Amino acid sequence: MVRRTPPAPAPRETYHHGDLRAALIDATEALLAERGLEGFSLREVARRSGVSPAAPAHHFGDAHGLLAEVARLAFEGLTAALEAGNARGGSDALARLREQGIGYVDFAMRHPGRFGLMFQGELRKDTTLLQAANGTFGVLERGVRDFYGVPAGTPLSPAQWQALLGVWSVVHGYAHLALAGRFDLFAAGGQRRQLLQTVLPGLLQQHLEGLRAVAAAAPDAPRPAGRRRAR
Amino acid sequence: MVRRTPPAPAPRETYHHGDLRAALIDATEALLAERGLEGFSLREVARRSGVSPAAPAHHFGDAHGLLAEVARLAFEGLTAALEAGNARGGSDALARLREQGIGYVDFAMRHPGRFGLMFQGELRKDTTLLQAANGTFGVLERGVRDFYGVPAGTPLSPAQWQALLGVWSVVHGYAHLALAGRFDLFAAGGQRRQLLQTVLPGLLQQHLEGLRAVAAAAPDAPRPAGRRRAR
DNA sequence: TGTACATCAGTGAACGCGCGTTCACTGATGTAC
DNA sequence: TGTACATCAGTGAACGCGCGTTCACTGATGTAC
Repeated sequence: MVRRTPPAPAPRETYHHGDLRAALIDATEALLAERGLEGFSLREVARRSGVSPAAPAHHFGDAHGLLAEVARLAFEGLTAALEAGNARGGSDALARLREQGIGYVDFAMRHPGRFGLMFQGELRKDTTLLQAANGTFGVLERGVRDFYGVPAGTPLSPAQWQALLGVWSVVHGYAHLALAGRFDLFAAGGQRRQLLQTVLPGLLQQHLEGLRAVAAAAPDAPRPAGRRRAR
Repeated sequence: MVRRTPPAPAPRETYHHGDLRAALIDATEALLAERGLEGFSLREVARRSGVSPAAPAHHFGDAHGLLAEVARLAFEGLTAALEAGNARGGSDALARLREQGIGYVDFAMRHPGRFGLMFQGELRKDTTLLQAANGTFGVLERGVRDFYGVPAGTPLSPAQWQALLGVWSVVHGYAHLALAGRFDLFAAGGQRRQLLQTVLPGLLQQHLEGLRAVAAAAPDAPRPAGRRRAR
C-alpha cells in the first residue's frame, strides 16, 4: 500500500549469483520482519538480492512459492526449537515444558519474519503447510501429555486440554506482544532482551506450577508426572 | 499482492449515501478481517460501500486516515470491553481480572479486523494511537494493581510485573491463536464459540490462582488483595 | 412559505506508479566423448 | 586435456493490472432573508 524509495541494489560481479535461493529466502524474512506481509513484494526481494525481477521464478515459480517455502522453514524451525527445548529440560517434565515455551518465544524473537508468516496470510489453506503446522504444535501437545503422563492415543481430559491451550496461549501471546512492540512501554531497546531472559522463565514456571496443582487435584488426571525420562 | 475479482458493488438510489462514514469503517473492518492488512485497499472499501474511489477522501483524507480511525475505534472498544469486564467481576479482585481477560478475548473475536490492526502495521508510530494504546493496556495494569493492592504511583515488584505480562500474554495469545484458526484442530466451526465459553474461563481462573499463590508467598507483595470494592 | 445561494458530498476520468509475470535472449557451467 | 553441446541461471524489456490520489464537475442540502 505504501510506496517507498527502494534501497540501492547490491551490484554483483559474477553473472551467476552463487546462492540466490538462500539469498531470496533471507531477503524475504528481512522484508517480512520490517514491513510485514503487506509490505512484501517479489520485486523488492529481487532488488535486495541484487538480481533482476525475473530471477526468483527459476527457484520458486512465483511469489506464493517463495512465501510457502519460508513458511515451511518456519514450521521446521519452530519444531526444532521446541524439541531442543524439550531435550534441554532434562528429566523433569515441568522443566521440559518450560524449556519448550522458552524455545517458542526465542524462535519468534530470532525469526520475526518467519514467525509472523505462520499465523497470517492465505498460506493457512495450503494443505502441506497445515500438516507441517500440526507437526509443530504436536510437539507442544506431546509435552503436555508427557507432563500429565497421558500416552498418545488416549484422549486428553478437559482440564488437560485447558492446560495445553493455556501453555500455548501464554508463550504465543508473550512472543506476539513482544514482537508487536507492546512491551516497549516497560522496557526500551536493549532492556527487552533482558526482559525475555528474566521475566519469561519465571512467568512460565509460575503458570506451569498452576497446572501441576490442578493435575494433583483433578480426578481425571491420574497422576502429576513428576520425574520421568525425557523422550 | 493477490488479485481478485471485486464483488458486485451495491448500487444506490440516492446521490448522497446517508452514512458513508460509518459504511466505510464497517467495510474496512470486514475487509481486514477477511484478507488482513495486506488485502486492504481504499478502492475495494469504496467499491463495497457502493461509492466512487474518490468519495472516502471527503471523510478521512487518505487511506492512512481511514485506518487510523479504525485503530482509534479499536483501542476505544477494547478499553470499554476491559472496563465492562472489570465491573462484571464484582467485589472479588480475582474475578475482576478474570472478567477483564474474558472481555479481551471476546472483543477480539467480535472485531477481528479492529483487533488485528492494533498489533500490526505502521500505525504503531502514530503518537495519538500510542497514547490510546497506553490507555487501553493501562486498564489491565490497574486490574493487576487492584489485585495486589498496589496503588497507582507505587512501582510494581518484579513478581507483579511478571503477573501483569503473564495475564496479558495468556489472553492475547488465546485470542490471536483462535483468530488465526490454530484451534481449529481441536474444535471446528460452531464448537469454537463453545470452546471460548468453556475453556477460556477455566484456563484464566487457573492462571490467576497461580498469581494469588505467588502473592501470598512473595515478600515484595505485601498482601493478596482478597475482597475489595470494585473501582 | 419561497427563493437565492453557499456549502457539502459524491462523480468519473485521468495521472503516474509499482506490481507479478512472460518472453526471447545470453552468459556460465558442467558433461560426454 | 580439449572440444562440442546441453543445461542451467540470470537479463531486461514488455505486458496488463489495480492501486492512491487529483481534479474539475455536479447533484443535494441547508440556511439567510
